[in-house]
Parts: sequence; C-alpha cells; structure tokens
Amino acid sequence: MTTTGGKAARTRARLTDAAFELFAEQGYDATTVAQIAERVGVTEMTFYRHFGSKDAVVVGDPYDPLIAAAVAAQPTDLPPLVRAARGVRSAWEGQPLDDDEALRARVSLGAATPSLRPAIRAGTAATEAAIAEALAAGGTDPLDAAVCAAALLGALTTALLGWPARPGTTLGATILRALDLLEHRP
Amino acid sequence: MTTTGGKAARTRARLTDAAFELFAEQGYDATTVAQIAERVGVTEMTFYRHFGSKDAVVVGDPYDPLIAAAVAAQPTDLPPLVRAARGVRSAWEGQPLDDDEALRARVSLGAATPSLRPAIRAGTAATEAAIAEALAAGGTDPLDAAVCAAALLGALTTALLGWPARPGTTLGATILRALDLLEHRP
DNA sequence: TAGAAAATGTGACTCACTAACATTCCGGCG
DNA sequence: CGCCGGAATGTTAGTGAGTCACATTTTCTA
Repeated sequence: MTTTGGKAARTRARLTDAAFELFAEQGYDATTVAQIAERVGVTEMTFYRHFGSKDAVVVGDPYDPLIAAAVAAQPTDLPPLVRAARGVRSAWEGQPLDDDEALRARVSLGAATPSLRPAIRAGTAATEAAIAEALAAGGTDPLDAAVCAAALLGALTTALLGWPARPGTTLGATILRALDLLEHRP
Repeated sequence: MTTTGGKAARTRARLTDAAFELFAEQGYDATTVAQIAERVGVTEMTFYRHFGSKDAVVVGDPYDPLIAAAVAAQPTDLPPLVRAARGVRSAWEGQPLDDDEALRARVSLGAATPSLRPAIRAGTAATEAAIAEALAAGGTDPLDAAVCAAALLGALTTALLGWPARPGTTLGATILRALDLLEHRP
C-alpha cells in the first residue's frame, strides 16, 4: 500500500491525467468528457461523480478562506480598497503559494482557454464574498465592500492569468505587483 | 408601415418581450428557448439567429467603446488605476446612461440570476480590453494595464448589479461611488 | 410583376449534465 | 475461508443548449 489514498483517489488522479493529456493534444473545447472517461476505461458517469463538471478538472481547488481574516485584521481607518489589498498582501507574505510547474501548466491552460473563464471567476466567488464580508464587518457599507472585493479579485485573477506569459517571473512578484497597482503605487 | 424597422427587428422585439415575460413567470433557468420561440409562434432556429444564445436576450448591448477614448485622454503621469477611473468618470459625466424602468428590470434580472453572471462578465470583456489598451498606449506595462482594467470593470459591474437593490438611488450615483472607491476616497 | 435578397422553417445532430436503479469491487469480521 | 455491507462504478434514458445543411417563404426593389 505505497499508493496514496483509496481507489477513488486513484481514479480521480487518472482522470485528471487523461484530461490534461487530451487537452494538450486537442485543446480543451475539442475534448469531450466521453473521451476522457474512455481513456481511463471508465464511464462518463464516473467522471461526473468525481468532478461534477468538465471545468472542475482544471479549476479544482478553491481559494484561501484565511485571506478574509487577514483583511479583517487591517486597520479600519484605511480606505476600503487599501484595507483589502493590504490584507491580501499580508496573507500572501504569511503563506505564499509555491509556483511549481504543475500550477503553471494549469494556469496556462486557464489563460489560453476563454471558455474556461466563467469557471475561474466562479471559483473566486467564495473568496470575494468572504473579503466583502470582512470589509463590511469593519464598518464599510456593504455595497462599497462588494465593489472593492470585486476590484481586488478582478485584479488578482488577471494577474494570475497573465503570469505564465512572463517566463522568469515569480507568481509572488506578479501578485504583489497587482496589489501595488490597487494601492496606486506606480 | 408605421412600425420601426423591418420584419427582423419586429421579430426580435417580440422575442425579447416573450422572453422577459417567461423569465418573470418562471425564472430564467426554468425557461427554455423552445418556450420563448413557441410563444412568439416561431422556431428555436429563428431565436438563435437573432440572439446567438439564450444569455444574449438579457445581456444585449455591449458597453461603450468611447470610454477607452476618455481614458486615453487622462494625464499619463497618474497612477494607472486612477487614470482609468478618471477616464470612466469623465465619460460618464459626458454621456450618462438614463436609468429607466426597463434598464432597472434587466439589471435586476441579471443580479438575481447567478447563471447569467458569466454572460455579463463576457459582455464587459470588450470594454475591459479597450481600457487596457488605452492605458498601455500611455506607457503603462501591458500586464499592469490589464490588471487595472480588470479591477475597474469588476468594480463597475458589481456596482451596477448592486444598484437595483437600493431603491431611490440613481445609477449615476452608484457608478460614481464605485469610482471614488477605486481612487481611495472613503 | 418578376426576381434577388432577406427571413424563417425542417430535421437531424453533438455535447454537457442529471437521475433512478442495478451491479461490481473491496476490506473486515466471524 | 467465506460472507457481508458500503463504497465505487455501470446502465439506461432522458433534458436542454447550441449547430448545421438545406428547403421554403416573405419582403423589397428594379
């Protein structure tokens, strides 16, 4: 039993691998769920039980909910957008995402596939809501809070998707740069 | 021939009306394109020829491309996010959108229907790209420009969708408020 | 009023996604 | 060893959005 996890985890991993192979061979849109399932020797139904949607293979994990805590910890007398940006900055510095090749590949695919963007945005919705709530808890008007959170997530997502196109640049630098822009540092 | 436009325009208008009736009766998701077409006495095919997708009935018109010009007209020594925000502000002041009941109804539906959000975002993509390009033409790094444009559009879209929930508030005030937030005016 | 052009219809298809129900795999326990 | 229960997977049959090639009607113009 050297392999990690039970049978389900293994099937899930095989589906992920097959999916990325096919995406690389034919592109995301041209690949059908049936093809992915077939390559693994499994039914479409099994795919949907593991992922729920075709998007989910690529988008996968939701963003950090602990970002919200970092936002809430920022001084409430700052303008809300600055408060949010500083919160994310401190959260990142506390626990950065290591940018391995796998992540770069996934982000690259996401950036190169327009039909995937809705799913990407949807994946950030939870974080956006959490940040908005954290801002509102500090006395910011709820709509103002939502607007700032949306601006922040828009900036972060665009930075993330633009990162793979800049070889040699670290993800951290790209993210922090986006935060600088929100704080008007030119 | 007192009616405006040719037959196509009339069919399109009838499809829009029928669609919004059905959306009001049963909700957007529960309404099928076949139902819309049937109510007008027309085929699904005709619907798709007029709209291209179910989303398009609600999302409809693309945003102002002249916003980009206003952004480009702002002084280049401002931080890019400020430059973008001031550009939109000046564009709005030059030619505001009149907020009639029809617009409010459409925005309301969009705000209340999560499955519509992807289409809404997609509808702003052209404006976002135009603003990014205007910023980049002023010497801003292309990725920085894209990040700022995304933040701006994120803020504006959220403000727009949040507007109908505030009876008595004008759309203009809501938009200008969002721009204030991007410029750190609390 | 004929004839081109615009508008619409037909039928068949692909693909994502869902649901109810049946079946097989696998580890633990007597 | 052999049985048993739950997890994992299969089967079948759908719905609904969107596309395509081709036929037909309607509308406008010369």
